[in-house]
Amino acid sequence: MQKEIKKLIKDALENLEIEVSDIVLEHPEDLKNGDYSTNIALAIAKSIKRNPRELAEKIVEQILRLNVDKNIEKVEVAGAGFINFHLSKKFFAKSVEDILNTADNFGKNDSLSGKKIMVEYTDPNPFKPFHIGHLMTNAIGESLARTLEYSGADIARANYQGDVGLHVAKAIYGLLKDEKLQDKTGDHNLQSSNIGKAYAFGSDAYETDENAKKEIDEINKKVYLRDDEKINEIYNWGFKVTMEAFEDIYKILGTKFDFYFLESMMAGVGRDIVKENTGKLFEESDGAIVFKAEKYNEEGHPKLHTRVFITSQGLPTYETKELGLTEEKFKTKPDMDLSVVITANEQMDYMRVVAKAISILHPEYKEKMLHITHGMMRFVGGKMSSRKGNIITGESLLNDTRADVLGRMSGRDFSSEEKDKISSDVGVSAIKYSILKQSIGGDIIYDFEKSISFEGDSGPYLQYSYTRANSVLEKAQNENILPDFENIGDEIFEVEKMLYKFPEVVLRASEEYEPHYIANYLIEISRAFNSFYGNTLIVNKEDKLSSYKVALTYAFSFVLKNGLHLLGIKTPKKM
RNA sequence: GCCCUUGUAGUUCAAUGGAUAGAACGAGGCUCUUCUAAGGCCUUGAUGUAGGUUCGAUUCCUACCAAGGGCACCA
Repeated sequence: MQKEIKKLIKDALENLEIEVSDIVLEHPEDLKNGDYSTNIALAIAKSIKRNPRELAEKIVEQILRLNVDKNIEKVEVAGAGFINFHLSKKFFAKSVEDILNTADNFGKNDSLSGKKIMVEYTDPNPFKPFHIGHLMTNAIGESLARTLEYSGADIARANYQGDVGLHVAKAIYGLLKDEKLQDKTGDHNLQSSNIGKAYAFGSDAYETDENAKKEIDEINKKVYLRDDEKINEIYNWGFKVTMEAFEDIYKILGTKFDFYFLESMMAGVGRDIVKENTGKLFEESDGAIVFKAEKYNEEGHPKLHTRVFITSQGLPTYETKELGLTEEKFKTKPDMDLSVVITANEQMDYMRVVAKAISILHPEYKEKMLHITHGMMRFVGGKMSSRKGNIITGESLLNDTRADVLGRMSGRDFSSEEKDKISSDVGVSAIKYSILKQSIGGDIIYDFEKSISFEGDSGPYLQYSYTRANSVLEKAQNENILPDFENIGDEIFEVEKMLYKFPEVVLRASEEYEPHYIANYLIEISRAFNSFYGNTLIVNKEDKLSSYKVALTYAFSFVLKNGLHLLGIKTPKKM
């Protein structure tokens, strides 16, 4: 439709002997101003010395002369010289029919068709709890991965995990000090949570107890060298159960990773690269090997600074491991077009330095790396503790939220399995929506009560809208009212005016790596649908238009389902 | 000190350089003999400061103010 209208404007301008290269056509924010709008008269009025409003009138005159398209109902001049196009009921009915025919595929585009993209996200560390930041990165990463998939990309999901380092030694120290925490009788979640406690204990001891610090440093070396049988045994067990516990969380969240990269494997790869290039790209400084990135500062780009790649102790830093990781990723998928990494904002500056080093070593990777950063999650009230009094981890937030939803469903007539499943899906949706409803760069002020209040602007509101549509459709089936486009009537509902825009929203979210466009769109269209639902009896044998209204409901349910999928949110049929 | 991010209703967030700056929460009122009231309808309020570019700036540029993050052997 956009193309047709642009062509129409272009032809109209040609008739007036005006030439323009680019015509901007947009959806006005307010539906009163039509379905499409162009500012062309405003844009060119000055250069050809004409009054914009008069010029707009002339253009509309030409458009009306040319237009034989039944999809456009009305063209008018408004405001300072905007030309607004109102589409016809016929167009909207046709778009509803298209959605029904496309169904689960509605919203897809081929802008990234054939592109191979790896997205790395989540990155929790074995031996440490799955914290809020991991939850956040996961929600964003999964949504971006799905959105890029909708644009036709071939996505590989990757997870990068710190399987060595001080945090492991701290946990093992805690496990050695309190052997009860090594109890293996419970399931892996219980065992993993004990390891989390051991980590907290060791972490605290490291800060406050000089002897503990020495001991932990000693353990750290042994973990690295793998030369202590007892420690190896604890390590192998701890690694296994914490990784298994993460898998349970991924399952609840709806993520399935294709690749796992371990930090211990990257250290060697990265160190070889640094060593090979020392004296060239890297240089020695105070016993360490560093990259003086400020030498490569460019005008108009963020300023870079020096970073240590190999410490004076000879140990590779995070930067070196990241170097190795990038190398490994491209080795794993040699024909990869883009490697996306998602982390918190705090990693932005040194990732830029690392990216600079890589792009000098591998100019061919330069345009194939993308680092996306997000803000932090902060809690209203400042108390970072969950209901049980512990520090809020990603896991505790997830469990508390699910439990709350379950409580809310107490009066409902569902089996306990159904309740478990639904409360889990709704709880995940409450959290994910809170994260994805705003643009990803900024911090999120998380209000636990609000996220599960389910009013207005929330994931459960969207899911609830879906179940309502679903109930309508069930009833329609029972009464044998099938979608039909014979009688469409004259009235144009607000929800109709929004449905056909879904693919454009998906494309924009995909191009800008911003899932919140989808979240905002879904809220708006759900509101429009709920309003339609509240004011109209959809399934009604007495109503000639009922079949079309059922079709409209089907179209809405497809759009909502596909949109929620892109946010990584499940759509229960009932709740 | 330098660099990055962000400043919008009381609060939490929107707004490809466009029209009367949108929602939600909060507050107040109405609403189930209708397909799930976790809903709908109505009322109420904002662009940090000072300049600049533009027909037009919340958006772009400059300075200032404020918040968060980063700046060599942690990740």
